[in-house]
Amino acid sequence: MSRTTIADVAREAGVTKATVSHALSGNRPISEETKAKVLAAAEKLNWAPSQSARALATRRANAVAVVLARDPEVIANDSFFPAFIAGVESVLAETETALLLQVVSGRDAEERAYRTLTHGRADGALLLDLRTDDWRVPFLDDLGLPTVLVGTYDQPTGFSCVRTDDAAPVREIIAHLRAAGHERIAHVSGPLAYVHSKARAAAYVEAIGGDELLREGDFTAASGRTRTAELLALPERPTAILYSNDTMAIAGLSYARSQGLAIPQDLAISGFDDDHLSAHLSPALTSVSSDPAARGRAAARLLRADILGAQPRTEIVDCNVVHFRDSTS
Amino acid sequence: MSRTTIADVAREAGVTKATVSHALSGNRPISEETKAKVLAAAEKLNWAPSQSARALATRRANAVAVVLARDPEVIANDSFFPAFIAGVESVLAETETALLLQVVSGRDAEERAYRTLTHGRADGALLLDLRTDDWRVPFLDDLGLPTVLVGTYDQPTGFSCVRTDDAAPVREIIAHLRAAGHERIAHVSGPLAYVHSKARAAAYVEAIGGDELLREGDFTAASGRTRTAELLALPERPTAILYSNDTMAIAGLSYARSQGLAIPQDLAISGFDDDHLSAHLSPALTSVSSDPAARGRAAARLLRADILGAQPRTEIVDCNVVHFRDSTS
DNA sequence: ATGAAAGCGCTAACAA
DNA sequence: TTGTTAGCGCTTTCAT
Repeated sequence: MSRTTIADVAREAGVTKATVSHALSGNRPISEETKAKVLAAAEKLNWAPSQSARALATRRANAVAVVLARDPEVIANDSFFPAFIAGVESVLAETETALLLQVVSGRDAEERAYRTLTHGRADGALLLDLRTDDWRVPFLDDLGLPTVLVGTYDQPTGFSCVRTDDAAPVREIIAHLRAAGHERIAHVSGPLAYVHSKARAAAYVEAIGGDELLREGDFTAASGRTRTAELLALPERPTAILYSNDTMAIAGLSYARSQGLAIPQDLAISGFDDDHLSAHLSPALTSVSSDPAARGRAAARLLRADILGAQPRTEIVDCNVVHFRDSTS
Repeated sequence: MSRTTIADVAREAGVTKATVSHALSGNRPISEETKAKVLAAAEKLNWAPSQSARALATRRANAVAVVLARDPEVIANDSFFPAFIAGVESVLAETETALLLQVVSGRDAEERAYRTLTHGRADGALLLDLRTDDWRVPFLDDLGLPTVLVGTYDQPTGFSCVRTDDAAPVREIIAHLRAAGHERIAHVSGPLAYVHSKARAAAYVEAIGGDELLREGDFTAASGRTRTAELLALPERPTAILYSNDTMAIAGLSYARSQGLAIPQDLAISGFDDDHLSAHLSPALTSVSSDPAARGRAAARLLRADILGAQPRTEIVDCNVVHFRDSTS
């Protein structure tokens, strides 16, 4: 690898290591002439600074981490994550910051992961899949690791936060369904331990005025099917179901059809997250897109600012758009 | 953060830094007694070795990288990637190796990314989305960065490789369709620059004996729709279409229906990669699952071995399974 | 505007 | 089995 070091470049350019360092970082005035010499030498020797040496000297890893504590199945089900990461990356790339990804299972593993990160691996972290009373929030606060919360967190924290309004699209869909004459509207939520699931469910309950037709799913197709079956077995079955993700919605749609119901005539269905396939189904699925890449970009920018010592801020990325498609009309 | 260093722990335990280091790494015999003292001191001071200092001293970053050169849209479309990463992680976690993710666009950016990685950021890389005559293969060879190729590469290289047999499932689907009486079977491929797309297309051409009904798509829904429209407009339209991913298959299915065709009676359709939604569509989509997590695990293991200096090996992970569902029967 | 030298926190010879 | 001593390759005071 990089067998050539800054010393080689310094020698080649006829200057000292300090000059080479500053010529590249711009941390102090350098004459155009020597700067050119240094750059030429670096180019000639094909040299680039060693990230690990730099990290040690500056006490900065130039890397941030995303720790994912999810079941493998849920990871594969998720259309949010890849696009989110792409957004994060696009911002990190500007400052040559690396993205560390860690998939862990179990609280112990997750704690260990954060501990290791803190010790010279990463300068900050992005926290996804927030839960109510999430232990990670105080834990990371304790560690002193700059962190950005992605998702609406319901308690005061000293962390920066990227929020979206999960309630608005729920209200919008319900209003739409009501206008179309629906009176028994059900909701299959995600795990209520997640703040975003909870926020959507709460918006539903408030709009409907009750939770009689609320069922808790877990974002998997299996739960979409089961909860739908329960709802359809009710004496007075719902005429519309609003799901908290597309996977459950499609599983539900599929089940309803198997029971002889026509979509949307007998049962209107809407999803959430707007999976890339949803617009192409028959009927096309009504869903809510949320521009995960934009949220990724916002989160990365906030984290960068935090690392540089800025005051924590909450940024609202309001990019939820309801796409009304055939499954609700 | 880690304001406490190995020196503090050494003092606390009444030994030297070297002893502390070895007590943790096990790199030389340590008496149980001192080892216990060291561990206790480390625990008490809540100390863990700094990864950046360690990286500098050992010339090993304890990290491997995945560089993704893809359009954002294709990333979001892809059901392979998240599961693959989860598999990679499960193996890396065993050795506390971090995963660096880099999403780049453009060859320049990708070259820069690899250069930076080589300079103390990562010990190795996983190469995805291989293309025929991929410039990255000789480039990485040049850089001397241990690399594992994920996907069937068609040229001899000095790199380890995780292969799958893309041809077998194609043959199996075609045989199945023929047995059901289909004679005009079409194929909508992915970009033929990708080795896996090409391998599938080649298997198709060989089984069919011609490429009259072969169309090149790009894995997006839009291309699935367009290519399908072309095929259905043919004087003698195909009675079955085999797509190289599920996104295109579903877009095609949707289009065919809009033209009044019944699936599978008028047109049989099969996909590839078995998106998590595919089994839940109506009709359920015939597709090929490929256990991305298993491939991720294999790739990570090979890379680890490479980094430790093992001979490059090619491992065949044969996990392609065709799921025949309603869309083909 | 540049040079000299002291670390950053760890590992790894080399000794004992 | 343990201690001593150099580095790893960079950044960053402090001088000049």
